[in-house]
Amino acid sequence: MAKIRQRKNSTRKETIVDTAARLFRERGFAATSMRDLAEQVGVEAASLYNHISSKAEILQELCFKVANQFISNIDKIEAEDSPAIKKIEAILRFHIRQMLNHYEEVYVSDREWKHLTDPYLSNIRNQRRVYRQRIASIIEEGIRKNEIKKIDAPTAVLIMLHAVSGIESWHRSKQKISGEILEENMISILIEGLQKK
Amino acid sequence: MAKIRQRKNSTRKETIVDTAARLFRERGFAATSMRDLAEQVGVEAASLYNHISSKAEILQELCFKVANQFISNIDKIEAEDSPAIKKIEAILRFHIRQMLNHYEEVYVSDREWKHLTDPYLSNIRNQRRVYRQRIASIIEEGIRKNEIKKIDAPTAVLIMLHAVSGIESWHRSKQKISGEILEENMISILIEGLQKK
DNA sequence: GTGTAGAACTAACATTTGTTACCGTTAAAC
DNA sequence: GTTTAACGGTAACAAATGTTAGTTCTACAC
Repeated sequence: MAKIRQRKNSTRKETIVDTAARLFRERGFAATSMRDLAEQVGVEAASLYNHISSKAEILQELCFKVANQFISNIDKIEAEDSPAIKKIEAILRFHIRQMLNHYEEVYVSDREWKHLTDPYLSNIRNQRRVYRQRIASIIEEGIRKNEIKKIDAPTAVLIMLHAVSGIESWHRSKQKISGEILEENMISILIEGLQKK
Repeated sequence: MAKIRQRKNSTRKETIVDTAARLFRERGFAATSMRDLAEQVGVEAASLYNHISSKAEILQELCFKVANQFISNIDKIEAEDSPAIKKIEAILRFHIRQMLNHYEEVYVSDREWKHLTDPYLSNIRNQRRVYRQRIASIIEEGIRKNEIKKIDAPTAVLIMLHAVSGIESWHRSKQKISGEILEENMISILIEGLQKK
């Protein structure tokens, strides 16, 4: 009775993890109980454990899945032969699109990774540190080559990445502009600033 | 025995709320227990209730205190007779300084307000919506007066406010640049952009 | 010294939490 | 038709949670 509703092309486990991502975004990891999750999935709490091994595992899967996507992307971009400012723009556009298209996962992994436990916690901490460092290096290269103005690179990274997470407000807003227009606006503001030149 | 360590010029309640702010930032509201808080304060959990009425009340105090500061500030700035772009800069600088000087409170109230319960939840939701709307209006005024480039105002607000919350990373980083330099960098990037003109 | 108010303590409470053990049902494999 | 593995349910667990009741201590006013 009440089997997990299988969406086509997804295993039961994926259904659980996807639903968890939505709940973790809405309520936070700590404030979401396995019984909440079970209810949304349409099953008793204990039955979830036929598909996952713990609540913690769900968060781990979400965080590492998202982290891998961003790392693959920056691997690719770093290898390209283009101006640093274009690389930064490309990274920004990737972040924006990931937030547009995989909102729940990306948002949760960005906000809730602190609830991981070791060794996963240290692992993600490192990955995040290295990732930001790689972006900072591109910015510094851009400064040297006179493509980017002289600013503190870590500060620029911090602004970029956090600005993107503001897309959460866009998702929750009533009258949305289109995703494409949002992307162009964000790029325009971050690359060229607010002020009219 | 073990009376609450009173820092000068602060009541016991303030000590509790300040300590709670630190823990809520580090672990999140839901993941912080009253026993955790009591331990940090140096007291048994039950003793906290001589000074506060509930865990929820602590979060309420934090959120409304911070909200009031931002609203007072925008009241003042709106009343000034200066270019819209300068008003936006002033709002930004206020946000940056609040994040620098009252980090724990500001950060917590921005991240954890979702754990409020009605009527406080609806109240804060409204306040936040109205606040962002007021900033958007200033931006739109700036666009009309040709001080600010043509962009979607709500998107600009979203970037501004979220970028500022990135100061969290700065606080946690090892080798910090000074607060003043951070502020100038952030203003420079957001007002003028990353790209060299 | 005695009284009083504030503030700490101990003990306990009802819930909620993540999780396990165990059993029943179903649908496909043979 | 029988076997088997997948997957659902029920019941229960120990631990942790926010909070209350009642008691004891402490510091100051008189």
